[in-house]
Amino acid sequence: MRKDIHTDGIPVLCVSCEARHRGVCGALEPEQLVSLAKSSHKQQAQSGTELLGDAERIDTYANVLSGVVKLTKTLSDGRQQIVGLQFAPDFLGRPFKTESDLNAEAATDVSLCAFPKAAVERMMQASPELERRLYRQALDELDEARDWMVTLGRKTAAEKIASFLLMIARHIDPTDNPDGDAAAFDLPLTRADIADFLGLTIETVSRQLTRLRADKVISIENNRHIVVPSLSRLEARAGN
Amino acid sequence: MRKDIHTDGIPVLCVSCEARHRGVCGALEPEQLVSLAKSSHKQQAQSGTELLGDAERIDTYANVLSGVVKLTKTLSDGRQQIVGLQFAPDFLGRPFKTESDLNAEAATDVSLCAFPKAAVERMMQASPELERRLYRQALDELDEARDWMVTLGRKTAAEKIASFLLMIARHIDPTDNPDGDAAAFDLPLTRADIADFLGLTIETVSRQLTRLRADKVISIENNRHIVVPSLSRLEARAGN
DNA sequence: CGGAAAGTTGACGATCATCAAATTAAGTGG
DNA sequence: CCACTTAATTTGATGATCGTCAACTTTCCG
Repeated sequence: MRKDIHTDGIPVLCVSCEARHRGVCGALEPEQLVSLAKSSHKQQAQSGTELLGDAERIDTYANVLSGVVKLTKTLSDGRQQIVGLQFAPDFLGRPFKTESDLNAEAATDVSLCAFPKAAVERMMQASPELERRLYRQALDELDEARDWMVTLGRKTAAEKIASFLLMIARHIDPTDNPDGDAAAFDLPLTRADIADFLGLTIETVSRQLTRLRADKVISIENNRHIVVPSLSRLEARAGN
Repeated sequence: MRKDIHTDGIPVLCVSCEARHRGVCGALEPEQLVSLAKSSHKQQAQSGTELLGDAERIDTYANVLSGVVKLTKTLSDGRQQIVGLQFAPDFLGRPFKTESDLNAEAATDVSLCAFPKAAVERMMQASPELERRLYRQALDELDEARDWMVTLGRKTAAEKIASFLLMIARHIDPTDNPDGDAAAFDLPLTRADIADFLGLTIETVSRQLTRLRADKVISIENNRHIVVPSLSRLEARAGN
C-alpha cells in the first residue's frame, strides 16, 4: 500500500487550504482533518454581512480563507470601535465562552471554513497540538491588541493613519517584495471603518490621508487603492 | 497510611497560595506542585521596580501573589501607555517567545512566586490542564484588552476615569459586599500611571477626579483612598 | 444617465494638552 | 517631633488638535 507523502488521505476541502499550512489546521493529522472536514463547510459572505452578533450564542467557529473580518464593540449611544481585524488564515472564535461580547462582520467579501463549535472542542481535547496552536494565536492577538492600545492612547491622528497603513501593507501587500521598500494594496476598509479602528472620525481620516498624499508619502487611486513608494518614509510617520 | 484530603503532599509554599485556588497552579496535581515548587521561589519587589525590560530575554515566569504589576509600552520619544494590569493571582509571562516586547513594573509593592521558564514549559508539556488554564487566562486578557480599546478609542476623559475606577473597584474592593452598591479602595496607581493607562495627561486625570468628587460620585482621602457610595451612579458615568 | 453612497473639503467649536504656579503629601536628617 | 526638602497633586490660563456641522465632489451601480 503506497502513500503519497503529502496529500494522501487529506480531505479535498483541505488540500490547498492555507489554514492547513499557516493556520490552526496545521496541527492536525490527516485522519483528524478527515473527521473535522466531515462537519465543516465552506461559506461565503459579502461585505457588510454580520457573522456574529453581540450577546449571541456561539455555535460555530471558522477559519478565514480570504477577505477580512472586523470585530467591533459598540457603546449604547452608538459609538463604535473596531477591536480586531482577522485575515486569512486566522481562526475566528472564542473558546470557553458560550456568548459573544462583540460583533463580527465581513469587512470585505469573505470566504470562511465553518466548524460546529462542539467538533472543534472535541478535537481540542484529542489534540494538544491543536489547542497549542489556538493558544499561540490568542497570544499573537493579545500582542497585536496591546500594540494597538499604544496607537489608540498615545498617537496623533497622523501617526494613527500611518500606523494603520503600515499594518495593512504588512498583511496584504500582493506585490510582496520582502526587501523592496515599496508596497501597493487595496484598503480592505472604508473610511468609516478606518475611523472606527483608529478612534477617529471619517473627516479626520480623510484629511490625514490627503495630507500623506500631498506630502507624496502615498498615492491614492479610486479611494481604495494605495501605493506606497517608500515604506520607510511611511514608517517615519508612524511615531514608534 | 492516612491522607489528609486537602493539603497532604502539597508544598508548604503552596498550601495557602491563592494561585492554587484561582490561579494557574490549580491545574496541577500535588506531585506536580512539588516538582514545580522545587525550582520556584518567592520574591518581593517594591513599587517602581522594573521586573522585566523591553527587548530583554525572558527566563522567568511568575504568579502575582499580591500587589499590582503594570505592563507598559513606550514610544521612542517617551510617550508611554499601560497595556495591562496584573492582579493576584495572575500569571506573568509570555510563553512561546524568548524576548519581551513590553516592560513589566511593580505598580505597588508586590510579591511574586517566580519559576524558571524551562520548568513551566516542561510542566506545560506534561499537563494539558495547565496549558488550558494559561490559554484561558490569555483569552481573558484579550477580552480585557479589547474592552480597553473601546475606552481608549471612543470614550471621553470623564468616561475613561469612571471606567477606570469601576475596573479597580471590581478588582480590589476589600469591603467586597457583592450586592452592596458601595465600594472603597486604595488606588494602586499614581495619577501619572492612571494617565498612562487612559491615554490622558496627569492634569486631565486630576481635573476629572476633582469633578467626580465635586459631583459627590466619589470621595477622596489622602489622594489615594477612594470611597464610592454608589457604584451604579459611577457606572452611569462610564458611558457603556 | 441618474441617483445613492462614499469620500473630501471648509468653517467653527469643544475637549483635552501644554505650560506655569500653587498646594498638599511624604520623606529625611537633625 | 519638627524644620526642610522633594515628590505628587491640584488648579489656572491658554492653545492645538480633532470633532461637529455643512456643503460639495467623486465613485459606484443599476
